Amino acid sequence: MINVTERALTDFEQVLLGMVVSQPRSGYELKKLFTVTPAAAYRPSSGALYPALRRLERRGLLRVETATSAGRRNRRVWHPTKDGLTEHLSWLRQPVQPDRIAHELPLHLMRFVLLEEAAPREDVLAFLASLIGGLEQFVKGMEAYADGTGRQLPGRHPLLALRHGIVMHQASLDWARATAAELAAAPPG
Amino acid sequence: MINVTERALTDFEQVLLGMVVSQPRSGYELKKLFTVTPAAAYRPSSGALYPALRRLERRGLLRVETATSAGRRNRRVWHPTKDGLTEHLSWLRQPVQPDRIAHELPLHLMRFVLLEEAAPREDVLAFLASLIGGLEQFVKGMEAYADGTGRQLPGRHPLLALRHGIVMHQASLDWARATAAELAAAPPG
DNA sequence: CCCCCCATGTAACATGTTACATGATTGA
DNA sequence: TCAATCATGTAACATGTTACATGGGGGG
Repeated sequence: MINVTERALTDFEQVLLGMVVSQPRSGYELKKLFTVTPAAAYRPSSGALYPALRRLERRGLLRVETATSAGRRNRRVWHPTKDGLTEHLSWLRQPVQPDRIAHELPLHLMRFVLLEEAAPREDVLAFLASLIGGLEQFVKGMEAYADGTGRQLPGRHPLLALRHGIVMHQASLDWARATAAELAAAPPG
Repeated sequence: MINVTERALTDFEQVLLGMVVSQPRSGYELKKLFTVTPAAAYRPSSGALYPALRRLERRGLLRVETATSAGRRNRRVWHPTKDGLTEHLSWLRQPVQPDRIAHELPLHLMRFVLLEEAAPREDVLAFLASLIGGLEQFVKGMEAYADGTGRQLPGRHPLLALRHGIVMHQASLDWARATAAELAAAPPG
């Protein structure tokens, strides 16, 4: 909608945009946000972060305000534009693609976190339902492959590795079901 | 050892090298290998694959033989050199780094598969022991964070997402323990 | 005849990492 | 004074994706 001729935003750009939507922040704050959690999956370098923010600005999804504060170097605080908010909400609402679930699971968890503040509970439950469906399909597909073609694989390790994928995603599925039940039952935040 | 001044091989290059060590193959065969498994995590493009093979050749880790076959376009079949084999074995034996485990788990599973043919059982068990130790540390660290700092996170979703990471890696840990026990007990392949 | 599979590769482009540059303030 | 933290950024370089080029063979 926003601009059809432009390429799609990268995952990293979508996450940055979401963090700014959740709260206006400077590049430095964003950088630290990735560092906080133990074993943060990705810590963007300056050379990745600052150009990405500029790209989002050039597309009209972010705007920047220079914040002066006594005795400090100026911070450049990024805010979402109306188009930025629209784009982010559209990304948050995209259904889970079952065939990409192994690759995108960390991203889906990021979406789950960002959904809490940006969208109503019904969107959160719709997301979890989509995630549950995708994981079910994925696990079933892996099990079918393991019981069929997988048994012809040479040696023992390939099948054992396949089982690893199954048990991990089964654990993810269990989590998603329990979480959906919990959120559906809990009083609204 | 092989050449200190060169950069370290990328993960992708290590995996390619390992696949060639396991059996000499052409670029096209390697490309298909990534496609076989359901929901293959990564499918390299030609533009990634062929240059990577050339880089490995330039480093003296691979050599190529042109295989002619009646009525077919010539295939270029890659073989490991002595240095290539050494490098691969060294990679296979590297211990698991607990702080990178979330990021590198799929790679470790790849190593587990490649270890079966390339190294004796004691190396496989050493690898699994290292993986188990890393996962234990990782899970404990995540749990400590969740019970400490994590409780101060705003909203419910961040903590729920943290729990997702914990249950997934706990499932991985369970798998590693069961697999180590199974392989230690089973007759040698 | 056309399309698909085999099989290898290049060119343009976007993005990422590493390392460096810059500059102010706080605390030992 | 020196180091660390705050804070933003660039330059060189390597790598990846997308799309295209090339060319032979088999099947409908």
